Amino acid sequence: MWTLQPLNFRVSSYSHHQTTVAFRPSTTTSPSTLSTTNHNASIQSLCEKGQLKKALKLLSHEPNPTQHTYELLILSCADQRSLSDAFIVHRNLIDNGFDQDPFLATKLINMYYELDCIDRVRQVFDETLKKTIYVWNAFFRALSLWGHGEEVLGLYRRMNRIGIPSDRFTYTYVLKACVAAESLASLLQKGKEIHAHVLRHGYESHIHIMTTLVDMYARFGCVEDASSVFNEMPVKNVVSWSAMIACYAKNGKPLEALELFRALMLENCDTLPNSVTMVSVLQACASLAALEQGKLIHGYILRKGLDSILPVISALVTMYARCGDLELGQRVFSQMEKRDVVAWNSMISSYGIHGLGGKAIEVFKEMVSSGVSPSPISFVSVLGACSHSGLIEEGRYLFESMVKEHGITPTVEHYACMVDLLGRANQIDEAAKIIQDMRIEPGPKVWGSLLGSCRIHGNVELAERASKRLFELEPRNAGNYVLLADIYAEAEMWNEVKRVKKLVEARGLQKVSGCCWIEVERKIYSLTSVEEFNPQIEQIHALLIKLFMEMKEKGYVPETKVVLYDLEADEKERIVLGHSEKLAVAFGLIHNCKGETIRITKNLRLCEDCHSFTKFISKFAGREILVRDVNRFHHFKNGVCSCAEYW
DNA sequence: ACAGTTACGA
Repeated sequence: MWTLQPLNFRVSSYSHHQTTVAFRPSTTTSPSTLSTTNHNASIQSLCEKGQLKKALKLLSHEPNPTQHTYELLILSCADQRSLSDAFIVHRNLIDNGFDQDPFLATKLINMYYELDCIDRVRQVFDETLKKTIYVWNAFFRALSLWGHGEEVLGLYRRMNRIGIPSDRFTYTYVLKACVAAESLASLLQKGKEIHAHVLRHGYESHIHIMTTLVDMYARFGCVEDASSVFNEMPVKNVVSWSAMIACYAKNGKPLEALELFRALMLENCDTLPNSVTMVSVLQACASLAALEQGKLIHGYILRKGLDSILPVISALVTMYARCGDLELGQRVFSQMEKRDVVAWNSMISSYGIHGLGGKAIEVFKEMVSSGVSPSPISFVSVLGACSHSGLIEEGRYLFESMVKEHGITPTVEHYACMVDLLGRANQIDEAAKIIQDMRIEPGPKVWGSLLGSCRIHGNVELAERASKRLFELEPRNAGNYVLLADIYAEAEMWNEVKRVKKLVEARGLQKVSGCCWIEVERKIYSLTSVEEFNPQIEQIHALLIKLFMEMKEKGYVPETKVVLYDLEADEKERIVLGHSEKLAVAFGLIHNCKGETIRITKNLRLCEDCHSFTKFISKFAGREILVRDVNRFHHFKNGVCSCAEYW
């Protein structure tokens, strides 16, 4: 293994000289004394052909390598991803007196960034005395992309203090740094400040900087700010459009994303969507479960020849699966010639959300045997699949192999999967033990998983412990309070229910109300329990009441424990009958009379009563019903659900 | 010479 050696022993300082005098190494030989062997041209052409090893061999025989030779060698090392060769080139460059060349320092920083060698990036930056703006920018780029945003902002302040002017590149990296901060503290304010600097320096129509701003606001979830920057851009290109579409798609505004995509198509100018654009558009279709819309987009992708681009294919697989058509996703996946880890992961998680844990594990194994190494996300996907299918032993085994065979250190996400897996299977004590033994701080996801399990198994005592931590970690997440209130209600602890409700009120939180979507003839309809706008609401209610009566006679028992009020039984029945998924089922029955599968999407987890109601109806009405809740799919057929009660 | 947008999970 290579160890980090000190390169030289000069004290580092931040130079503010902005001179552009070309650098000359101290030991240059004049042209007349050049040795007879000059390999520079050969080394350069070997680098360009990717024959790095041969180039290095020649380098050892070349007494006077030039700056350009080193430049190409450095690029080649990054290209070949060879850290050991990088060290050889770097050493050689120092020995030949180029260690203070700011041009090569810039190249070295970029190379070491590519090679993931953070110590060397710092070392080169620190030891280069004449820090040109290029050197600063390269360092900022590496740190920002590595997520050390705060350090960049600190250095930026220092730069301003010693009077080094920023250029357009500096601004893009510093803006990126605002969202790349390691601490949880939001640097939105800082970002807005820099936004002001940018405007003050007359960059308001600079397409790169403005696009970076759109992206920055998008990542902070400030959709309004992003769109106002976008709208004020005098010139836009595909990248700016893509950034804005991605902003909508990622911030729970899929309809707006599709709308903007339509606007882009209608612009009819020379800006055409590219593969990056299409990925975000597919994401929007996936979150809406807009299958028909997604198929149209797929057609467009085929026509534009974007169907061989890996990210696009992965997004297609996910889109089909999340729209409920697993078979189409499978077909797209099976036709892939080359698969990267992301493509495999999308297929694994597709099986997972459809409750086919066995298939997910199979595909996972196929991936490994085809020579693709699993990523941390592969394990999140496959462990999630195990959890959805109740494959406890398999999940345990995979978790262990992740650490021992694949050398992946578990993250909070992995622990959350394990807690979920064990918790659902009513091995709550073991789940709690996992949390106890964690070597990292269990985040909200982990406590959330535990609380969810307590909900399923009615464990009040542990729920109180989990929620106590959860309320500290994310005091403004209303969902957690609702979960705890659910658990109290189920245990008929009405005073505690009231206490939690008061807490929610006191903190001014709004609980997310249930909402369902259903696509009828390529249009998407939304239904909520406080439905007032649907003109057919009376017809829906009438149908529900009719079904309710008939099903009760056949043995359906309403599950009213989910109601958070201490009311009479019939009153509770009335409330659960109004749940949005039941309205959506009835809406589907009314509109989709050809006997096709009814597809519904829900924004929250399915409640117990709706689950058993839909099971009943699938048999009673002889219809297949597919419901996607926040976590997974439920495929109701002939009185049975594909989730086998794991959800 | 250094730049902006994208996929897989919760």
